[in-house]
Amino acid sequence: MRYSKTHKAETRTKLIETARAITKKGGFSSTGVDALMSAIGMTGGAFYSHFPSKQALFQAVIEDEIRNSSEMLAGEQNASGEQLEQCLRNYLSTFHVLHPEEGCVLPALGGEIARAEPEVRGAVEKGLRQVQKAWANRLDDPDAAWAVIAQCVGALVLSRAVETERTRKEIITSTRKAIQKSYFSQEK
Amino acid sequence: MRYSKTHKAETRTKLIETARAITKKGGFSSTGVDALMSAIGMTGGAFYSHFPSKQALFQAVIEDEIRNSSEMLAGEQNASGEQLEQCLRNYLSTFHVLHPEEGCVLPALGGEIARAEPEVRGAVEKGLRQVQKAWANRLDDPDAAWAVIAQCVGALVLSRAVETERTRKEIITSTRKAIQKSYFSQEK
DNA sequence: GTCTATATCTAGATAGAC
DNA sequence: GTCTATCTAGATATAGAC
Repeated sequence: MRYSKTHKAETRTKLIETARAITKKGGFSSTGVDALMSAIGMTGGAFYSHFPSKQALFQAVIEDEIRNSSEMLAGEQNASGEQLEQCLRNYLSTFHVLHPEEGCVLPALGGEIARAEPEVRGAVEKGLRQVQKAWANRLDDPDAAWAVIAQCVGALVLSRAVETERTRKEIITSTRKAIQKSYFSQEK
Repeated sequence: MRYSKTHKAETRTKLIETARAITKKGGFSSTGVDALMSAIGMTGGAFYSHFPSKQALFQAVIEDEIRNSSEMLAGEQNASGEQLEQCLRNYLSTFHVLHPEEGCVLPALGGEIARAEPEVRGAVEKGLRQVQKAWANRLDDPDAAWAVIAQCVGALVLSRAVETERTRKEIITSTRKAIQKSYFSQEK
């Protein structure tokens, strides 16, 4: 055979990996198949050996994103809550605001997920529930867990939606402080 | 003249008004000019008598959205904080989650705003600052004001990104409770 | 499995008639 | 100011050569 046994799987993986970054930065619907394929050094026609449609890629991208994020955010939490605080500092950072391609999928593609197929939202729901459950244990409060997740996602959306560097920073800094005050200071 | 003096202004207003609802529901970039014009009973060609480009419409839509929302959310706040609580109940409601076309522009088009021209984000920033300032007065805490705005926007994004009605409701209810507990219960 | 070439469709935008 | 017709460009997706 002209191509190795693992070649197809490798190409598929590389495509998804690259598409994750590109579409978080530029939007999914506004990015063409040709652009995605040429980013991995191939032409548009080859795409359909890997996915039956562009929409199928969207599902694969979101599932990969969610798997990745929820493992990172829900996994390996110790009882001290220190790792959760570190998580929040990373999430609510200027770097994250300025680099959607490396960051969480929800602030970047939340709008497109809302309009996607049920399977896509099912995957998102499953991942979110994992994170919420883990954080509920750390915070000892199921409501607070959802609220903190909402704050994180919302702060990123807001911070990216404003123009000046000053306001960008103000939003994430204030949100970080407010979470600290409400959930990490005196008690617990 | 074949058309009244106010005709053009009326058409423009109707176009923006309709585009606001349609694009919050279906996304801006994924909605065509023809669809927007036929929604007000006209054909695509007439669009360019009102806007030089589709992008110019986006700016007008966002500016209108922001003007509308920030007046509603920042204006007419009395000192008791009761109106703010009513605002939050409306924002964090199942109705709002299920009807993006009538709701806040940020959860719906936040991703597209992040990729838009600086003027668009400038308008968003100005409106957000108005709301933040008003809420900071009510809450007596500038950080808390940003945090509450972030929670509201984030909760809507999350709630619309999941599949089951149960989780949708859980997210907004938990967020509402957490805000109540952190900012409206004992003190103040 | 990937390429080139292409079919098909849709989108944004323009020209000229009314 | 709005219409129809059209240009142009870009998109998704397919066919056949290698």
